[in-house]
Amino acid sequence: MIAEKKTTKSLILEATERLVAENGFESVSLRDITNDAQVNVAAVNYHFGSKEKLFEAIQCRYIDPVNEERLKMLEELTGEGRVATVREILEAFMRPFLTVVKGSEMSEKLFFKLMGRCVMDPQGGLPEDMVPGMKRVAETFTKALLTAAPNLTTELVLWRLHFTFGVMAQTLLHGELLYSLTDGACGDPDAEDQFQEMIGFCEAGFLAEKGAQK
Amino acid sequence: MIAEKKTTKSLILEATERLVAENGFESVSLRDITNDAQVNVAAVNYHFGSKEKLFEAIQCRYIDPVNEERLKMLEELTGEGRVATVREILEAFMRPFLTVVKGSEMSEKLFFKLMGRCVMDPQGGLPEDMVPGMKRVAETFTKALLTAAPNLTTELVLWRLHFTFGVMAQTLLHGELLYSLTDGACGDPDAEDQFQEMIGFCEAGFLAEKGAQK
DNA sequence: ACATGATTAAAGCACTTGCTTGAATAAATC
DNA sequence: GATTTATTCAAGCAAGTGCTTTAATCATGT
Repeated sequence: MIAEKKTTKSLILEATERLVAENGFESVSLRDITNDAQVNVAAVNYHFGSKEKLFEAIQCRYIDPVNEERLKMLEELTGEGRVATVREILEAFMRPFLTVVKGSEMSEKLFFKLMGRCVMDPQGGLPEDMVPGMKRVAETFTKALLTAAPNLTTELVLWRLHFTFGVMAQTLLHGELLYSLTDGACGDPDAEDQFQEMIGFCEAGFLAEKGAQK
Repeated sequence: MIAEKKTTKSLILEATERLVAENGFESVSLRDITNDAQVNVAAVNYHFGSKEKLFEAIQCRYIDPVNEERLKMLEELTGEGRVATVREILEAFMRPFLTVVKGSEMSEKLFFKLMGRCVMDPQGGLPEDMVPGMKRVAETFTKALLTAAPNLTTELVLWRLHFTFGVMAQTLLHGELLYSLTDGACGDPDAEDQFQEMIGFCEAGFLAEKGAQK
């Protein structure tokens, strides 16, 4: 569990998560946060040091667990000489979003949006102390994918992982946009369905030949 | 050609494009713009009415031509009963970014970032008068893709188009991030190569069976 | 040369920004 | 109960925000 008691600090974190998920990092002010959390303005600087550090805390709070879960799932797939499929590896890459949100108190919709913000608008780049973790994930998954699809080159895997990131971020952030843009014609699949579609799409992309001429 | 004379109005537009591409809509202030453009603050409100309308102008300035070019390319592919492949349709969807940037004075890198911003952080949603155009593109391409891949359902095509958007936005916006995160291991392919990889990835995703179980 | 409308410029307005201050309060330690 | 220590509060500061106002400048046609 991540949030238990309604301390001032946790009130600030929760309000920030809500506001950032809905409006993005750049549009949320200290007053927005402290009003929403029913807390004094000075409390943010007292507990977090600065607005920027508060935002870094927000970014680490769920992404770190997601990355841990990713590595754990991957280890279970590939440890002790086991061989994993591309699909299984992609699942290890994406499913942690679903499992971590279950352990939090946030609604799925809000959590996904917040994660999308972290991936797409990381306030002034990724927080410095998240970079090693992200690199580790990228490297470990790249290696696993290269083993699972030995016909691919490292560069190709990196690019396709990058594309996969895009699919994920878009789905996390803008699930609603598609709904409104198509007047609901896209249906209203639940998170697990969307998740399977995402994986299916990216799996096929990964298994394609280079350049994939028709 | 889009920009010819160094009028105050065009200076403002160019400075705004540069700053927004680099920093995102939310972080750019009127003073940032007018300092960079070497014009008076009041000029923005005189020529555009408000900051918001300036941003709308920025968003329309290249996306409208991109959407026109998309429809034109698609029409050439599917007009008069011709039958197009999924790959050709996806190319009609994406290549306009490459052709429109060639006709502008902006560098590729800046243009792609700006387009990424427009897609990912559209300042307070899409400008109202762009929505019909976007809907038209979505509908036309959905229809074409359904014809090219008759085994897919409308919902599936919409979702996969959505995923394709994500791949595109991520590549436009964060090409550099991948480079730095992998210490250059992703190589440094030119725009056309990246473009072919993007299309290959999305084509394979589109051609996958629903859910794409291994 | 003059008048007309379009454009630019300097100053400022009301408001918001992140952050700090110094006093008041609550909690913990002795 | 007294004394630290941790936390909360109201107030305010300097800088920045979008935008307006009023006067000056420019280009134009007569």
